[in-house]
Amino acid sequence: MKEGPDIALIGSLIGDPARANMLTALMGGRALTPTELAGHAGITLQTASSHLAKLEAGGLLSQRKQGRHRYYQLAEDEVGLMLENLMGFAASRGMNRHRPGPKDPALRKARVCYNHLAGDYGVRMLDSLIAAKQIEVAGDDLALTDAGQVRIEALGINYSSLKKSRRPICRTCLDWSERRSHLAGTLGEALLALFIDKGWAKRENDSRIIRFTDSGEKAFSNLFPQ
Amino acid sequence: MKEGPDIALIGSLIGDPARANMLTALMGGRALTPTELAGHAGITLQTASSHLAKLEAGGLLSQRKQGRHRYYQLAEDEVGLMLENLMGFAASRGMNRHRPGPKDPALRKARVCYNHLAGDYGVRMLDSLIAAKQIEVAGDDLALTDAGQVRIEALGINYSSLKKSRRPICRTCLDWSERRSHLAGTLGEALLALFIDKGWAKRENDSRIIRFTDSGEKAFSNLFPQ
DNA sequence: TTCATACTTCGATGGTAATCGAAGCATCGA
DNA sequence: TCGATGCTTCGATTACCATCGAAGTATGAA
Repeated sequence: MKEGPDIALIGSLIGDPARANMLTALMGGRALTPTELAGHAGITLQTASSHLAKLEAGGLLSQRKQGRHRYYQLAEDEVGLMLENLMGFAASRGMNRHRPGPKDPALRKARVCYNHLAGDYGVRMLDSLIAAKQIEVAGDDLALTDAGQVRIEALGINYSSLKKSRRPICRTCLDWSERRSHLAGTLGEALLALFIDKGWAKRENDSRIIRFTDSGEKAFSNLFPQ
Repeated sequence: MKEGPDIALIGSLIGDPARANMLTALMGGRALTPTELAGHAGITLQTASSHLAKLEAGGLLSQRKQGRHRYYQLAEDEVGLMLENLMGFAASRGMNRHRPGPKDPALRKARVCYNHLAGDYGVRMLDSLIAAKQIEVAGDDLALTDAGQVRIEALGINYSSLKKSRRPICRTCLDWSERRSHLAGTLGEALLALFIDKGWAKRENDSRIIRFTDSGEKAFSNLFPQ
């Protein structure tokens, strides 16, 4: 009939509340089992199973079997970015699943976005890297400079292993709480992993919140001055 | 139940094929009447009316009465950007409403995206402005430099009238055919209007395609060298 | 006033899809 | 081999909503 991409397909996948809840849960970056996801969505296992099959067929989720468990996760970085973008739009319209509670400030400060750091801290980190000319901006694309390469190696991140992946190293990702960009891509993922590895930050249970320790706060401020 | 924005609401609005078709038609930037939109969606006027009420209630569309006509259009720039983003995602997954036809090349070359220029020409224009340091990039934000301000005034665009609007002057918008950014915002709108005003380009009937005249092609290449 | 056009509202219908109980299949531990 | 756990498939039910005919409202033209 008409030319162009079909947005109705994706819309209908996201449009069901149960599926939307599962996708939001998976924005935490962890791979989850159908039983866990059913809990998040408030539905039975059977229903969840049928939803997950649809999301997988639609290319939004991927699956891997491990023993008698089945782990679902967002199929690609792009899916997470697309969802984050939708969340940003929804948030700007005041479409919230409930009124902001006490958890909210912590969520705005630092949280996981699929697999990298988001919230105030995520935005500050990217700003600082750009200010230090360790990351360069060109349109929507980001590029690691030579100085940046030296810098992350010094932090203990192996540059060549980042490069191996087909995914981009640096990438912008719009933040729904800050309405600014933060750093995604394999580097964004590696940096968050580093913070947690060093004991600077910790993921809160069953939540997207990231809590920095006192020493972690200091280290972060030193590494990424404002 | 959970914290965060509700994407299911928006998803369900976009998820209905009739509504998706109407939204896609409105991405052409023109305000359209319920009768016209019903035609685009292949439904009766009554059904279209109910869909339009829902889209308006959801904040995606706005409406203005003019005599016995009612004109619907995308409520804000942000709606167009969000839809364009979804289209980009859908296109990358090969979710198309039909196989690419003969119209496609022209659509990829130059088309309207809500109210500004998209496609190959749109991307080239932004790249050229950045290369000439007339637009500056900072994260996802764009800023007009002093040189850029002089430049657009020379083209006959009144800078202060652009500034009056609450909408941003420059803004990136992801292109689903090029997978790169082009220029949105009031300046993007003003530039497209300029091209059409000078007779360099013309909108094709009932389509998002923009056809450049021979002299328009030359003028465009001179203004925005690669 | 009268008729025509543009659109909305109401009401009834039908189809689709979300939901869950029950049964079936696979994996693991003993 | 047996039972337990995790998950899928099947089938039946239910609820929602897109759809359209018919009637109602508003604007404009004659």
